Amino acid sequence: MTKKKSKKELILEAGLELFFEKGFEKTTIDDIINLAECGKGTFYRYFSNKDSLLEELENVFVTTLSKEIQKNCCSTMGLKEYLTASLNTFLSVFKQHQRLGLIRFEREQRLNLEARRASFDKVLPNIHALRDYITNAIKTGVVRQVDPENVVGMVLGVAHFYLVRDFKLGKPFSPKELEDSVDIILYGVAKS
Amino acid sequence: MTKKKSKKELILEAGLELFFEKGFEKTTIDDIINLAECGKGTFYRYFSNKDSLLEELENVFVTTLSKEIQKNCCSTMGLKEYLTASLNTFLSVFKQHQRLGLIRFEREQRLNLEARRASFDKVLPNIHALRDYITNAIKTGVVRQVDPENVVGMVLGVAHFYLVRDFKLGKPFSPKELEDSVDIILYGVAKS
Amino acid sequence: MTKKKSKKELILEAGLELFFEKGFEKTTIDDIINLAECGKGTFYRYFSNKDSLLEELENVFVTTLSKEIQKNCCSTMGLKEYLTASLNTFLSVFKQHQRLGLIRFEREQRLNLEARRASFDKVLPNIHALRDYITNAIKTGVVRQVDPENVVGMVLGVAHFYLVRDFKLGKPFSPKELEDSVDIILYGVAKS
Amino acid sequence: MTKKKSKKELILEAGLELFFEKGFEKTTIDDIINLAECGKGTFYRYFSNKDSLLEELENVFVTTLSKEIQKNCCSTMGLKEYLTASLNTFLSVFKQHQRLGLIRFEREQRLNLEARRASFDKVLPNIHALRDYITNAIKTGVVRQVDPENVVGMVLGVAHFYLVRDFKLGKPFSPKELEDSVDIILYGVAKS
DNA sequence: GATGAATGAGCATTCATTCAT
DNA sequence: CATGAATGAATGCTCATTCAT
Repeated sequence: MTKKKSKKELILEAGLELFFEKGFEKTTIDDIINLAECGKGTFYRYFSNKDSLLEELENVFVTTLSKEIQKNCCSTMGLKEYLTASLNTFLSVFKQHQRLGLIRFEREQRLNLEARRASFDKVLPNIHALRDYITNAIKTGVVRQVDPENVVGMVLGVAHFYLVRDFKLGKPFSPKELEDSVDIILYGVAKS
Repeated sequence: MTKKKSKKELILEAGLELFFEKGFEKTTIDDIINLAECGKGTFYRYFSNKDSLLEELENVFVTTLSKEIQKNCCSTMGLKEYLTASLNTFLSVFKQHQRLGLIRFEREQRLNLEARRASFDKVLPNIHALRDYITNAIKTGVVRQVDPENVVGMVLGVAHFYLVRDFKLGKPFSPKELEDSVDIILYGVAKS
Repeated sequence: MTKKKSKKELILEAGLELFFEKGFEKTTIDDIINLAECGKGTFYRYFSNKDSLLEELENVFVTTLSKEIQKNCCSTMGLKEYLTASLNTFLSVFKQHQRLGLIRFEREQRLNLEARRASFDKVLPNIHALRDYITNAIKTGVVRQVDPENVVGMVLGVAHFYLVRDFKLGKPFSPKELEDSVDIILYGVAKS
Repeated sequence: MTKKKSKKELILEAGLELFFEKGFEKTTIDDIINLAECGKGTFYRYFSNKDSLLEELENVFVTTLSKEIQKNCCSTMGLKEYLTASLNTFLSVFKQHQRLGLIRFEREQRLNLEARRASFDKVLPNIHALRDYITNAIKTGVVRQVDPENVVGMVLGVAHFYLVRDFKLGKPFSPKELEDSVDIILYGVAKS
């Protein structure tokens, strides 16, 4: 029993597809309604303008990321386990919603300076969970005295690198690589 | 003796300023010639179109990055020294040319899938230098058996994180933070 | 026992209100059904299109004017009395239906040249009554040899002036002013 | 040596023609540029939008009216002479610029209540000259004790009537009619 | 070299109208 | 009777680009 998709859903899907494929600016309303197979009026029934379609798409993304972090990264996990879970979650959600993640980034670039900074706040809560874990791990002596933000930066940076590499060079990250990355964060690269 | 700037220079400067401030798409030729205080015809004397102005701006950036890497990161340096130099160079060039760095990224998003991938190649040589160094360091036993690409990713990721944080939250990276980051990459976060 | 207004009445009222407030062209069907609190289909049940709603509103106005002229301006009245009654009736009906009167005018402007001229005929009968009275008054020697049309023009002109002044400057006409106007039409402004 | 009309002049002429012929709302930018034989960009080079074209057309009208009143109606004229001159000027300027006069009126109807009232001020100065003359004529005993505004209203009213009649019924006013109208204003219609 | 008037393809958005429920 | 989702033709406006001076 496949429920017939609503016009709004079709438009959301078409927007995601096209913004990703052609970029936000280069995507026209005509492109969208052609792909969604609906009239132009229908688009404006559900979205007040092109920007608001993007906004709705973005919200889906941020919400998903938030949920997954809460589901996968539990503060009672061990250090290695937690780092792996964090990295995994970031990577899988971004990968799964790869388009949205990248569209988000692009959108920020389109905004003016002021607005760009403001928009950063949406993702911050997801980062805080990781920082809090590390801070606590330092207190309990599991992690040595380092700046927690530094660690957060490293995890995010690694995630970002893998995603870009996957996207640009078509070379996806392997579980082995993830494991190795966590290993490096934990024990460093220097031969003891 | 202040040399009077040529019209072309004025246009390049105006383009950099405006692409950064308003984004490439939202910047009009009129915006540019108003800021550069020249006629519309003059713009088209020096640049065949808006894209080619951006391209010229980009080339300046890539060239600078390349030169700086060659100048600062010498393969005879020690591991810690080399990692620090790499990170430093990435950060300082991006920071110095922050606008261009970010405009570059945006531009890629504007391109279609195909073109986006192609454009990645321009930065690659700069990354290869770092990878080659690590590969060699593994051979000489200074670095333990890890995937060199993993290390490259970590360095780039860290650089990226600091730049975004600086840009978005206005919190610049300190020398201490750089040192700590290298320290983590070398020895990890885990309490031995 | 307040009769619940029918949907059609609600739409007519909303149309009058909005055409006057925003102008015919700027009023949308959505505006109307929102104010009338009914569905879009309901509008089209009672009116075949936006124009026909205006037409129906107009008819109410012309009918009212006609009735009032017949009621108030009797051909057996004396000259002064008749002129006063005519002026009064024009002013009160237009004032009472001020919105419709003004909407009428606007609508004519919207029509093309051809249609505009045709629409004039609707009001003509009301003017004719006055002209006939004057013509007759000349015959009976009450009025001196003047062009009756000239007199009609003067009465209409005065009415028009007061209405516009009231509408634009918020300065309504007083009974004294009406009396004075009739006095001038009867005896002129020159000091005898 | 016929000077070639500038594009802007062509657009102004086309606008006047079309606003009059089809009404402001029904006239499209495409209509205008087709008639003016220029590109759409050219329209927007000279006028920021459709409204501003109308505004410019209006200004020409008000300016002309002002100039003509000053030229033709001198406060040293006798009463009959002045009234005739006033009426003549109103009628000839409106007739000459008939389209603009009527477009002005229409425009006001398009505006919302607030704006409509404000726009009235533009014509007022032209009316004041007449009022001042009458006020003075009462002081000098040439005109009997009447409300000057009443007289102004009558003159404007008569002018309005003749214009509408000309426009709607294609029956233009004759010099004889003008003379008669002034005669009525001076001496009234009643048989003494 | 330098200029800016002229251009028109392209786009977002509006809104009267239809029709299935 | 009543509704409102769906429609798409129509329109105002933008802006990169050309070219005559």
